[in-house]
Amino acid sequence: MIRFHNTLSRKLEDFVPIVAGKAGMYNCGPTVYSSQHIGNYRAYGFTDLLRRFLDLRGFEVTQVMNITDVGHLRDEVHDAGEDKLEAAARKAKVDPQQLAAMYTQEFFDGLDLLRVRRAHHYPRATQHVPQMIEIIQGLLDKGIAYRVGDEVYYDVSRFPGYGALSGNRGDELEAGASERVADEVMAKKRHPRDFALWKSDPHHIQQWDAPWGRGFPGWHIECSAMSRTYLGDTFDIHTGGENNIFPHHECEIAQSEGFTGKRFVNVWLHAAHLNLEGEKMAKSEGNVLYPKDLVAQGESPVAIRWYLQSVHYRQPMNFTREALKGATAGVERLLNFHDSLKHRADKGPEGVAAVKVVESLDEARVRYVAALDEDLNVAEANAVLFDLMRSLNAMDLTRGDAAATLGFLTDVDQVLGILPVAEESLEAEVERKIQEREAARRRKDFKASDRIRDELLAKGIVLMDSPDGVRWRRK
RNA sequence: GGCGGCAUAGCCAAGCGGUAAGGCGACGGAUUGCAAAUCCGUUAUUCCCCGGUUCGAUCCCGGGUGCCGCCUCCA
Repeated sequence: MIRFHNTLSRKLEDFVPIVAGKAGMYNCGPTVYSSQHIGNYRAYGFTDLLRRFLDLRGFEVTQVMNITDVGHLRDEVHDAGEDKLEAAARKAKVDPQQLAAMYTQEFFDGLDLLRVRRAHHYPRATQHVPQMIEIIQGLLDKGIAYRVGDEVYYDVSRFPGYGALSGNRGDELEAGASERVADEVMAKKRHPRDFALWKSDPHHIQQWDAPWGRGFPGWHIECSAMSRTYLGDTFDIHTGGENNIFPHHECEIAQSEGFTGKRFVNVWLHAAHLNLEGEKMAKSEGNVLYPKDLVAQGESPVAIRWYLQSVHYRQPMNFTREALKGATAGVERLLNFHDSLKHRADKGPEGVAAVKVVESLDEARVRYVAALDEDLNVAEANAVLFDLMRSLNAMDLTRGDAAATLGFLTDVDQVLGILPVAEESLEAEVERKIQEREAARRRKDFKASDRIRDELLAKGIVLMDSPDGVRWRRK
C-alpha cells in the first residue's frame, strides 16, 4: 500500500485513487519571467520522482503542470500596475509573451538536463482565461465573490473551510504581514483575508475582457481553472513548494470547492525548500544557483538529479558543494557497476542466472518499492541499491547473472533516471591505442602500456583491467 | 502576534518504542605487474538540552534552546 503525507491531515494516509489504477496529478509549475534556480528544480525533481514512481507502480498517470505566463503583480511597483513578467519584459525590451516563451524554453531545457519526465499537459494561464472567467462568474452568482468596481474579490467569510490546509483559521493572521499588498488594495477588500479573482489596471499590458470589466486574473484562479479543465472537479494529487500552502493552495481550495461544491483534491503534497550553503537563496543576496552553472563548472547533470532527490522531499535541504561531491561519487559507483555488468553480460563467464542472484534481485525489488511506497523514502530505496551492489560485486557473476541484474537496474531506473541513455562509443584512434596497450601488456612491456594509459587518462579516458579484458569509461 | 516544520558521526542522510540503515570522506587490509574498479575491517556509548510516561525512548508527552518556512500573488 502506498502512503503519502497529506498536508491537509498532516498525517501519512493510504493512497486511494479516485479511479482504481489511475492517478490524476497537478503540479504547480514555474512563473516564466525569470530563470528557474536549483531550488525550483528540486521541486520539479520531486514531482518527477512522484510521477515516475506512480508509473512504476502501474498507475495510468495524468500529470498536469501549469506554466504561469501572466505575471503576478509585484509589490514594489504595484502603483504602476506593472507585473513581474511585464517588468522583466520591459527591462529586456521585449513583449511579455516573447519573454514568457523564452523562459518556458529554458525551463524545458532545464527539465531535459535533469532528465525530468515530461508531464502530459503544460497548460498556460493566458490560454485559459475563459475557464477562469467561468469560475469567477459562478462564484459571483453564488454570492461567494463580490465586485469592487471592475474588480472581483473572494469573500472568505463565505467559505467555512478556509484555513483547513494551512491552519490559518481565524483572524490571527497579521494583515499585510508580508508587506506585499499595497494599502489601497487592502482598502478595497471587505476583509484583509479576501483575495483577488480579477484585477483591473489600465497600465497592465496583458488584459482580457470579462463580464464585469476589462482586466486580468488573480493569481490563484489559474490553477483552479486549469486543474479542473484537465483533471476534473476532483482529482487525486496536487503538489507544490511549501510556500504555496498559504495563500495559494488555500485559495485554490476555496475557489474550486466554492464553485463546484465538491472536494477539490484528495492528497496535497508539498516539497520543502532548499538552502544554498546554509543560506536562503535570494537574488538580492546574489546567492542563486542555476543547474546550467553547475554543469558549466563540470558537475554531472545526473549527479545533480540524484543529489536533489536524495534528500526526502519534506526535509529542508541544504545544498552544498561538498554534499554534491559525495553524491557524485555515489552515482559514479552505481554507473560503474552498471557498466561493469554490461561488460560481464557480454564477455564474462558463460552461465545462466544463479538462484541466489535471482533471489537477491527479487528481494531488492520488493524492498525498493516498499521503501518508496512509504511516502517516497528515497534514502531507504537508495540503500537497497547499495546493499545489492555490494553483495553482487563480491560474487563472480556469470553472463546470466549480469544480464538479470541489468534487467533489475533498468527497472529501477524508471524511477532513478540516471543510467546512460545512449551507448557511448570511442574514437577509432583511442580504440587503436587500447589495442596497442593490450599488445604491450601481453609482452609485459609495462612501461609502454602505462604510457598509453596515462596518455588516454589525460584525454579523460580511464582504463580498467579485468579478468574479462580491459574496460574503459570517460572521466 | 498567528500557523507550521526541523535538530542523528567530519559531511550527506534513513530509522520514529526494543537498544543507531545507506552514501561520501578518512584510516588499515585483500586483490592487482602498477593502477583503476572491487571486496573486507575500523570510523555515533549525551541520536540539541532538561524533565516526564514506560520494563525499556533517538523515537511518545511537557518545557527549553537553535535554525527554517508561511501569514494574499517567491518552488
